[in-house]
Amino acid sequence: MNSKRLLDMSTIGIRVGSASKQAGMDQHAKGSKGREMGVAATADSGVFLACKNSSTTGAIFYKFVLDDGSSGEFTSQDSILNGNDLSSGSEKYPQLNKGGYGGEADERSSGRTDVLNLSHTHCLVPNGQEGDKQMHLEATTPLVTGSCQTTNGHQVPPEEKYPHPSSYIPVPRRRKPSGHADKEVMAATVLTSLSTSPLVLTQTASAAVPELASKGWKDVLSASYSSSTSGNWSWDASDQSVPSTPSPPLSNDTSKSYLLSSHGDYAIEDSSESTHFLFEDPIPRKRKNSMKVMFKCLWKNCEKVLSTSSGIQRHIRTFHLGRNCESDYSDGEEDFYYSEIQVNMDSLSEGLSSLTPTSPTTAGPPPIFPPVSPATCVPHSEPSHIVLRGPQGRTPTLLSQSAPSTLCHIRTDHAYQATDSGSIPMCSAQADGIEGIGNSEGISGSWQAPPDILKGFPGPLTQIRTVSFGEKRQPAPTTNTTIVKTPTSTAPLPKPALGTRKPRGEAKKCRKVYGMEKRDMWCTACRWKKACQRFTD
DNA sequence: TGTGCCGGGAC
DNA sequence: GTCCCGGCACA
Repeated sequence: MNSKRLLDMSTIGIRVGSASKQAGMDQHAKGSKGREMGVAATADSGVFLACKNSSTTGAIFYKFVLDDGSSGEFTSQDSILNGNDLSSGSEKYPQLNKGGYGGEADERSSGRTDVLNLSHTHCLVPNGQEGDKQMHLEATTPLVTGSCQTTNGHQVPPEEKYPHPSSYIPVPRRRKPSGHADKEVMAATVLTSLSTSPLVLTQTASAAVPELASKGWKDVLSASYSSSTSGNWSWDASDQSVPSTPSPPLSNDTSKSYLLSSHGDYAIEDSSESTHFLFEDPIPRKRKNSMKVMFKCLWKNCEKVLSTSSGIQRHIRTFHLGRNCESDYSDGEEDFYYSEIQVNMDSLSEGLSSLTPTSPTTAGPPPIFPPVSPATCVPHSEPSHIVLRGPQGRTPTLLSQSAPSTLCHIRTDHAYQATDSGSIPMCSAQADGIEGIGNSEGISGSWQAPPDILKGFPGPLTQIRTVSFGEKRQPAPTTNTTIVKTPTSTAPLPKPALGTRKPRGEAKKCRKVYGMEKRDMWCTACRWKKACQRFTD
């Protein structure tokens, strides 16, 4: 009972422990006006329940089927609420406010309909079956009551019938419930267990949530997120509170285990989705302390940067010393031809992510930044730099063939540079052979860092910008040819790069065109002292 | 010195 | 996100 959540659902079927029926029902029935949907309990076995709200009557209808096959249904207007004080639930049962269930939700919910005006149907069917994962019911849809046949023989009026699969709960019927009290207990218990079911939460969140209720649900769900140890949290990624403490995908959480064991393929699929979510976070988050030591080749006209010392040594041996790259023999000479540099991987990733259609922070192998062949645009003295070598350092990969166009194509996405078409050469020197960062030694990942970037330290490598051919750029420093291994600790931080600045455009800008007196006529960028968007070069 | 605009702060 | 401005580099 440590996690009580309001759930965004109008129809739910689930098994709950019979042991908790009575308690759950008490809580539900006595203290939950407007909160009928969320009573906590453990999910063991015993009853399936479907609950729906009626948009026409405002009543909540519950249908349940016991393990023994008996079934029944009731509404919030009769059986479930009869004889109960519905207005003081939270006072009577303060525990209902724990875990963001009662209090917080109640503050947002002015009434029952806030919580229950839901429209999507969810029906979990254990034993590997699933009636209908997500069925959508319009708010105006007549009440769904499943078979509509209660154990009391009460036939739901035809207008309330709805032959929806979600109401189908395949449990054998063998025993009748003792009465309304039992029903209420079961219903509350079911709702309780639902609040702890990650699967339900997942389905709830991923389904088409009615606007009225989604916000409240999200809030409550996110508030109680930390109390759950597993689950597939795939709803709105903008909810920043959710990913803060992501749960391990392979938790031993009992409810998860239950779901995994009882839902078969669906559970597996769900698990994979969870993994997908956790490891393919659509929103790349900043990593802390992400400085990475890179190794830069100091050979003249070669500014290759590799992520590993062995890689740079191999590079030097292979391309500069003319030795067999596969040979591990080293006399230490190559140590003089490279230096260590520190690279802010965050900024580098950000910069490069804008150059590639898919974010490098996504899951999968370490990011390999495709090289851009300088030969495709400008002559280059060392075409070998453009080859993305395989683990053996020899075989060019497909990336090396397809990357250049990609890299050049998306280079226009920067906000203030988007309109600056004149400064978007298809291959600038910055694209000079980025071959990979952060990859292991298995792949001889390397990237030819743009001189601007390397000169542009100490700052993070966010200066991956468009540079036009006509831009004045700092000539390659002759110190690069110095055969000196520069320790990182003693290497003086170079001044911010000169020439990284965007070249001043030839066209008149808003200031010149309109003058200071007509500043309101300037483009926004000019007003903000940004690169003019109106008069681009 | 005027201008363009980057980087960063305030909101 | 918008809005503003300090400060730098360039003409």
